[in-house]
Amino acid sequence: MDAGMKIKAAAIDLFARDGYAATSIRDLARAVNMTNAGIYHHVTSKEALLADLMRVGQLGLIDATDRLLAHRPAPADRLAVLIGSLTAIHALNPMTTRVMDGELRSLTPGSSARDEIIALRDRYEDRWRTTLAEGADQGDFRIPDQRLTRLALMAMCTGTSEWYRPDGDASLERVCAEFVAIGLASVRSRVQVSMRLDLSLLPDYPWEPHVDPRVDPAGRHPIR
Amino acid sequence: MDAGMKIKAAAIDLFARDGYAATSIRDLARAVNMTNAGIYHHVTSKEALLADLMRVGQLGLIDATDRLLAHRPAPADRLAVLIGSLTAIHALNPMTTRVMDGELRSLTPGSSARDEIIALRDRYEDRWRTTLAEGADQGDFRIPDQRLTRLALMAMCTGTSEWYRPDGDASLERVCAEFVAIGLASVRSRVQVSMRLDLSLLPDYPWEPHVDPRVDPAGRHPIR
DNA sequence: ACGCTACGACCGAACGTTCGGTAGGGCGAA
DNA sequence: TTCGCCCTACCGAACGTTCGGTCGTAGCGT
Repeated sequence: MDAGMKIKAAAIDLFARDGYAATSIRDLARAVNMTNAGIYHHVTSKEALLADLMRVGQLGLIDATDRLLAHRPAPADRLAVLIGSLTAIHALNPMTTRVMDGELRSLTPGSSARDEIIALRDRYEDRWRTTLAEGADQGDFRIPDQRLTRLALMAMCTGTSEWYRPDGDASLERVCAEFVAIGLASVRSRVQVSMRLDLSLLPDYPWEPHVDPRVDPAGRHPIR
Repeated sequence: MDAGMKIKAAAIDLFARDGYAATSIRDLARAVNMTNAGIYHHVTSKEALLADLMRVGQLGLIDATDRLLAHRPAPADRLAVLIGSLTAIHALNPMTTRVMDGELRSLTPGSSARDEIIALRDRYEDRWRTTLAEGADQGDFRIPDQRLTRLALMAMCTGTSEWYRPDGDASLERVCAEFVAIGLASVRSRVQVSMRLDLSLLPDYPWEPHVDPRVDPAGRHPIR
């Protein structure tokens, strides 16, 4: 693996566990066997590194979502895809998604990088907004408050990155199916949906550590 | 208000917005019109201040939950109370709950303070564990995976602190009722429940800023 | 009413350490 | 010889924390 990617992999790991502010360039350097100065050959600044990770992360999420939504006109179908894919992405990429979801505040307010990431986040959430609105307009959903429903369902999906374990008692397919059922119930969907999620269409974050998060040789692991 | 409480109020505000690691003692001092040295007359250390806030927060959550659960033997009733109260507490105390939910990693690993907070968190979650288990044992619930269900429902409730606004389009009562319905549906409860939540039994965090979080005179506000 | 003492509250200045970032050089491969 | 890569050495600033000292005020014996 080239050095730039090794740095990104270590950065995602440290940012997700300890937080961006609590991670120093020297911590990052130690994790990839370099000195702090060596890092700056591959990275323009600490904040640019974070912004890069978040930008690629959001773009991957948007692209994958659009691929999965293609040729699915029915709102119930679309909502099922949104719930299932967001859940699966958070389950399979817990480190990347924790940084994406939780470190927006670490980008300096007013900077172009922050504005860009916020715009990407809003672009993604538009898929949810329009899907819920179309489902309500066409009479497929009955939703008292669309904002409430959207944020509650998204919180349920994104929370997955905090507790899902690949060798836990529930398979990813069952988690996604369960969440889709909950989501369709909470919008009082007339239609029922059986979802087949093509995992190969999900984004691939090359820096995401594909190991059991519970087994951490350094003894540093997420709380739960 | 006495100085110690003013410091705690400013600390909750800053920790919730910027994160513990990104908040300096000097930031905190500026917020209460003191010098950094003056803070240490009221506080033994930055980390002890965080631990104090989290301990009182967790104790208040546990006490309020036990008060609300008293004399409610039926699992469906108990689950409704757990969902409604956790949601309401997060909606009404967004700053305190964000710190409680998100800053555990800022307590140094192995310290007695961290172990204490983790024990309190586990004590609270036991109310959920036993409720789901009893509901399943008595045949009131049908739950394929209790851990999954518990963590998903708790994520939905705690997520409320990230988006709820007191003057939004949905009243707190409706949010809670909606979440209770979702929760009962996701455990396939045989019984239906109409919940009346006594808000006066919820914990009172004296440092929680009781202002509209969207209107921030300093221009610094949560992302959403 | 007075002076003396005690104490809580707070400040200015400094401690040692760590922060993000930079300058310049060494070294191996092409 | 050049270039990519990474090093040692270092910078100014900010960090959490401590220390000595200064206020204002409450209590109290006289």
